[in-house]
Amino acid sequence: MDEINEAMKDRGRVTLHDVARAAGVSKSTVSRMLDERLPRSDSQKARHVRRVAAELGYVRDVSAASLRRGKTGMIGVIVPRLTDTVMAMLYESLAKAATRTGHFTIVATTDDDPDADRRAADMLLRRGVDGLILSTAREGNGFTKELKEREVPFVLALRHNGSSLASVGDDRLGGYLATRHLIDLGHHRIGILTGPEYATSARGRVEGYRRAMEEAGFDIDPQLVMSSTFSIESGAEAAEELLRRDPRPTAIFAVNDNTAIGALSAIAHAGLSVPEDIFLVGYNDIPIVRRLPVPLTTVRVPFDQIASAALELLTAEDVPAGDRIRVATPTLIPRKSTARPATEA
Amino acid sequence: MDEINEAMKDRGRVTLHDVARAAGVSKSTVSRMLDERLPRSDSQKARHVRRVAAELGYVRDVSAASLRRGKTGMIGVIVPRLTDTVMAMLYESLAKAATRTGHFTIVATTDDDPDADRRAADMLLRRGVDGLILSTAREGNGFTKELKEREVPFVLALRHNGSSLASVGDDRLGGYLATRHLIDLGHHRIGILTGPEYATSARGRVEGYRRAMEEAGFDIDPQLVMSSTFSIESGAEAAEELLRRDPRPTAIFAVNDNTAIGALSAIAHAGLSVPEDIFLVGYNDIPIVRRLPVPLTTVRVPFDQIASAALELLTAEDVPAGDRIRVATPTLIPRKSTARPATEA
DNA sequence: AACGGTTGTGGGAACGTTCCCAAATTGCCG
DNA sequence: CGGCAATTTGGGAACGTTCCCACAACCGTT
Repeated sequence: MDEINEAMKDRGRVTLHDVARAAGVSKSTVSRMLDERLPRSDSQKARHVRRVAAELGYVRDVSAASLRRGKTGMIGVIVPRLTDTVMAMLYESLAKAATRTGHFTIVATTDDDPDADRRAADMLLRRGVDGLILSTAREGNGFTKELKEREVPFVLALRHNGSSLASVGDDRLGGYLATRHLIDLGHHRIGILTGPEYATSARGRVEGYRRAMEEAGFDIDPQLVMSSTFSIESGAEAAEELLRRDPRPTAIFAVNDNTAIGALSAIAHAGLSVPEDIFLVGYNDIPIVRRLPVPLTTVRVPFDQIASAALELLTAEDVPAGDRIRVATPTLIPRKSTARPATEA
Repeated sequence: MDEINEAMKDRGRVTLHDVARAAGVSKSTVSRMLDERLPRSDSQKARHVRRVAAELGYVRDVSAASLRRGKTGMIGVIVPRLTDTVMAMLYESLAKAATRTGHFTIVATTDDDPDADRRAADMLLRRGVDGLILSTAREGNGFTKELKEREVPFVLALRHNGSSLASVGDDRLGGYLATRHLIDLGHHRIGILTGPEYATSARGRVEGYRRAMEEAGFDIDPQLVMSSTFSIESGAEAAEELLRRDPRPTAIFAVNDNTAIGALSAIAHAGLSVPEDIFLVGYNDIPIVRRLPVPLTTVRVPFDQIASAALELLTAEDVPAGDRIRVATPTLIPRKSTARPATEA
């Protein structure tokens, strides 16, 4: 009777102590047997303890463990927004990669407000994250410096700032591949929607464009280089401008799929069509673009790989100076938006 | 010397105890003064303690607080994927709403694997969430029943199962509005891409469609009712089928924007165009659809409102029987995909 | 001035873990 | 088979908070 009440009153909460009693060992021993960080012992007793724990349905109380260990196993991710599919892809990859190392990611968004970076970081830090992965970092607003001073471990993802740990795609190569693809198809009047100046990713892609153009011996008409943000709106506006050039570009490289979708809209409004009148290339290969009425040629970025590398850097003891920026290789995915129109039979 | 070392060795961790000492009160008092759940006192002492805490840069250790309080203030959200913009919008709204009530959301994805529901819930529960918000629940796989048995507080979002707490949009109304809009524009041969059978949201929209058609006195041609999933692919396939009907529908209502985008692709492949040959309506108003070459008419869902209601339900002490399903009202957003082509001047 | 009633305070025991330490057990070698 | 090292074990003190409880201080009323 008493034992039943004893067992009932905690209503489902099985603690280390319960497991210890049931298994006939001390709670220290149970704690050790179930410690996932220690090399897993296969001794008689270890197996027994694990079985008892499983039978009782024991689950470690993370709050208690975190309190004692001084770490939570949580990693904070800061992105501008999740409704940007690129960021959603990055986050999903990070979440997956974190699971593999026994971590868990939590996310905060900043909505492009530069001050929100600090607020988001504070919020995540208050929640006890062991480190941060940032995809918002603008250069030169002192945010990363501040983090360094506070000794918060962090890694940049998809962009870098020259000094912090970072896991990025090879944007220069990607930009080169995209542009080279257009050049190989016979274009030389190639417009570019550059994306925002503050993002190293966008700048790298533009550099790739320049390199490809120079390599092919084409002058770059400054009128064909249109700055933009990463948004659809901005892509539409910038492309509209581009289409007013005379002569008009015969191809456009947008450094982001969203921008490309905006460009698509502007092209349609101008009464032109892709690929008949103009070729178009995007960047990132978000799921939607392969399913547009005219599937979009784009550059695929290995988000899984970038995520894994970011986590490795974050959890590594110390990183050799030469290995502070991990670079993953992108791939060109040719689709109909850069396909020579079939000649009618 | 000793005091300095004393202060240094904890390296930046300011505890309640430190604040108490600095303010000359007990840690119990400090704890009370800083307890955000209690009515905020404006006494002399309370202000003093708060100032001292702020000066010292005290931040509560959530692990310790959670351990003692028995709750973490975290709410788990389960969605199929964040790369589906609808889910990203829902999650962002939930995160925002949670912040307002001092909560914090963490998310897990299931990738449409029905078993992943359980795994995701377990993962979140192990992390100590106080409750769950589910957007994946298929009817009749016992998952919600299981949660109820385990006495886990949870609320469904965007779909319902008839018995659990739920916060949804008025899908029937939305479906009705979309269809009625097409009818008012003179259509009566209206095809529908129904979305998956297991989602009550999709079914509600189809019911709205039926009601509008019946109300207008039109027979529903079963050949024009095409089932699909919520994916772009599936929308393309289903729409392709729909376009083979004879006579062809003059308008299509896709119960999801992604499906509509797929339909757009199929329509283009068939050599037809929107809105000249066929009108098209989507659902959800994800950001991209207003910026497509032909902006898409769609039904806007008040995600913020749905999120707030979901959180209210989750945190409410007990919910009166009549209030277990909160329903938010959607709005039709007419755009060019259902605009009568301008007659040439 | 004495009294019940409110309000505010500090001491200290939890919460469930981890981890230090000392003690006990095992294994190994001569 | 004794003795020393290596391994395994359990006791118990943290980790930083909350919250119960007992007590003090203050209020307005009789």
